[in-house]
Order: sequence, then structure tokens, then C-alpha cells
Amino acid sequence: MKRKLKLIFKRLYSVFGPQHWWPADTVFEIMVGAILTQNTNWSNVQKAILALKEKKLLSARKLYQLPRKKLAGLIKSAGYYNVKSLRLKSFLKFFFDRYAAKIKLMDAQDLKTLRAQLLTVKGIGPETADSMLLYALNKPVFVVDAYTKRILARHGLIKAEADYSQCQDIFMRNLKNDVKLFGEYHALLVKLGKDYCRKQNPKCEICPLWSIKNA
DNA sequence: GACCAGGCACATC
DNA sequence: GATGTGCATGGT
Repeated sequence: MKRKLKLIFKRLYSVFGPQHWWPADTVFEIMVGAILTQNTNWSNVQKAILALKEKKLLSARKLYQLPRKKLAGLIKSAGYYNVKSLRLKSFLKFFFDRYAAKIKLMDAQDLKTLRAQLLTVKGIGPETADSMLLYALNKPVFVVDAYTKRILARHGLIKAEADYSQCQDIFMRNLKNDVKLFGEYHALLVKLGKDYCRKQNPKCEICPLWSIKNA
């Protein structure tokens, strides 16, 4: 298992190189992006983020004050704009309240507690929480998404019905808990997924991992 | 035109 | 506890 996980990473990294995740200017932008990208193509998310930037609204305070309906209109391109505007609002309340109370933004806390707190926010599930922890707050947690599951399952590393934490454990128990490694690994899996492991028309036989499938 | 995308909450059985 | 459904735009 350990060997195979390392082999996969090595192969992906040598083929695709560093992915430079998460593309954003600020920690806050990463967190907003994590919510906007739920079940959504990143290019659609970028348009929404750009719209917020153009209006100079991409800050906790500005978004906190912005009426939900206006926010919904601005993030339309990211899809699910009604639910996502609600989710952003619930996250902003969490974020802004803490910030306002001068509790040093979720730092210095035990990682498990922090994750549990994020999960109490409506609209933040395991993947969104872990994306925030890893890419915005530099905590060593592995992010699992639909591609990760699909790829692990195809390589026989998990059962098809494995849940989020089972997938996550595979990585966290077998790799060094390193922020840079986890960030790059997840990004590479997404890259591989997009290019070779779509639901329809997967390109297994020309996938960079094809040759190590049974290694 | 169908299918999918860097999920999540909620209803129903 | 498992399984199904709504949410919605834009690219392939």
C-alpha cells in the first residue's frame, strides 16, 4: 500500500509537475473558493471570484454586509447560486464573528477541534472543510473528492463503496503527514481525474498510471 | 441535447 | 443507516 501510494505520486508528479494549488491571492479567497467549487467546474468558480474582486467585495467584512440576494447574483456563474450564497453567509457568520471577537482566526487550536467546528457550519462538509484546512490554513489533512475515490477504487486500493474517512485514512496512515505533499497529491489526482478518469469515456489505457495498475 | 463538474443538506423509507 | 433528490451554470 505504502509503496503503491508513493509510486502513484511519483508518477503523477513526473508526468504533470507541480500543480500550484490553491490558485488564490488570499487565505479568505481560498475559503470562498472552496465553497463555490462544490460539485462545480473550477472555470465557472473563477468567473464568480473575478466578479467579486471587480466589485472589491472579496473580504470577510464586505461579504458579511452584502445582502444575500446580491451575493447570489454575483456568484451566478458558479452555479447553485442560491444555496451557495446561503452557504457563504453561514460560513461568513462563523468566520467574521470569530475575527471580530479577535480570536486569532482558528489558528492555535487543536486540528480535530478546528475541523469539527468547520463541520458545524451549514454548507461545509468534509471535503470543503479539509480543503480549507489544507490549502488555506496549512494543516496536514488529506482532501478526498470524487476523483480520488474513483482512482483509488480502480487501482484496488479501496472498495467502491468506501466512505470519505476511509479514503482519507488510506493516505494519512501511509504517507508522511506533510502539507506540501498532501496539497500536491490531491491536486495531481484531480488533474489525472479531469484528463483521464471522467465518468464517461475514461481513457484508462493511455492513463499515466495504466502501467502501474497491477504493480 | 445529454452529460458532467474540485458537494452538501434534507426527505423518505 | 442507506438511498434518493434538489440545487444551476457553462464546457465538452
